[in-house]
Amino acid sequence: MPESAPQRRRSYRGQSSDARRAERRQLLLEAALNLIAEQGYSNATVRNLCAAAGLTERYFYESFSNREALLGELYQQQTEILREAMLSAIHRSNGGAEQAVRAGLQAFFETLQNCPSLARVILFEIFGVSKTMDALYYQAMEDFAALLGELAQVLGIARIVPPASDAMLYAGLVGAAVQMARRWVLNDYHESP
Amino acid sequence: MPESAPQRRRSYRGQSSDARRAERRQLLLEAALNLIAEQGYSNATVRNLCAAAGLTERYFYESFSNREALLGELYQQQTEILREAMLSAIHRSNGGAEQAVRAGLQAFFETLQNCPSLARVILFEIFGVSKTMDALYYQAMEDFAALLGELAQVLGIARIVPPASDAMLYAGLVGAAVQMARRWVLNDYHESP
DNA sequence: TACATCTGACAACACGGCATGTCAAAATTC
DNA sequence: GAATTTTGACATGCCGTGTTGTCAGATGTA
Repeated sequence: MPESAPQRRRSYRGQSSDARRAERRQLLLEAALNLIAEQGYSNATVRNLCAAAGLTERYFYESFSNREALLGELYQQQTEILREAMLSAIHRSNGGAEQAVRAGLQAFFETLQNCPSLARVILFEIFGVSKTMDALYYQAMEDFAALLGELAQVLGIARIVPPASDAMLYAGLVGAAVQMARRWVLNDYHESP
Repeated sequence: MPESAPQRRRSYRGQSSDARRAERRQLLLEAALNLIAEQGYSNATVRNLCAAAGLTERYFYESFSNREALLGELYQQQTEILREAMLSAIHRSNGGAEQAVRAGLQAFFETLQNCPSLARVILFEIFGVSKTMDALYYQAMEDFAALLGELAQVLGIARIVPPASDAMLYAGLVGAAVQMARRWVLNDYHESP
């Protein structure tokens, strides 16, 4: 019964074991963001990812159970950044409803412009990776649409149409914004909306 | 120099060589449409495609140089069907500008509803396959937006905003329609727009 | 110094895909 | 009937990927 594994964690380079793990994880996420943005998802293999992060393949499976898990985490991380930027801008705007919407949209486009890698991953590279990732994308679209709905309610924008089709309307608005953003990015950020 | 290949084409089952080739090609395209719609693009391997078409792999490369060529052709074929349906509906409508737009949109959604496979391929399965396919998709979006622009001009809808951002506006409209269509399909065609 | 853990480079394995090649049997023409 | 093309089933080569394993050496602790 050689089950005597003591498992004592040791500190290396002045950092605890957990800190090193977390650092490696973060390195992988950043490498994924840049690699996918520059070379597309198909080139973001486990080997390339680890090479870009300056790590070994073994460390990949230390932090993520598989390649999809990494991309999923990356996508949700980047989506959250965008959402936060928009929410923050909306809260900062202290005008009426129109001002709030304008502030949110401006934050949306500004973030995409300031973080081109974020834009590429969120707007382009996420598709067709797998059923799971696609589901994540459509969920994010729904979330943004729901956000829009809440916003409209809070701002007291009266709606005449029945609420059932409201969700469809908001989905359409989100789709419009996304498509315009895609066009904008593809045209090298000419002609801002 | 055994270059004496006579290359005489022979008729089989009452059909000429070219006719058989064309039929096999069509079989492959139809198989691809159904297979991709049902099992997704990733499952549409050359083997599965040929099996679904009831053909051998050798015949695949007789009609298409590779797998991507098949999908490209399929996408353009299906896009053309949708575009034709919309144009035809618009031409049939003999009312004003609003009536024309309504007719076009109705044809858009009706076609998607009547041809679920077309909808799946065009709206969902096309993404992330390759750079080439993505380019095809964005080109198609541009084409639809341009169509919208022409339509607006022909119908004499006066625009106040400068024409430079018109393209962006139309892109946004197309994006909205597409996103609404996606939502519609995902929700099993409830609540028509 | 002695020992345990951590690290990184790389090998090994299994799997699946694309693309091409082989070959006997069926169908057709002469 | 004989020759030849067409067909279909299958095999093969090659490559890339995900994932796990090996192992010597670096870096820490006692």
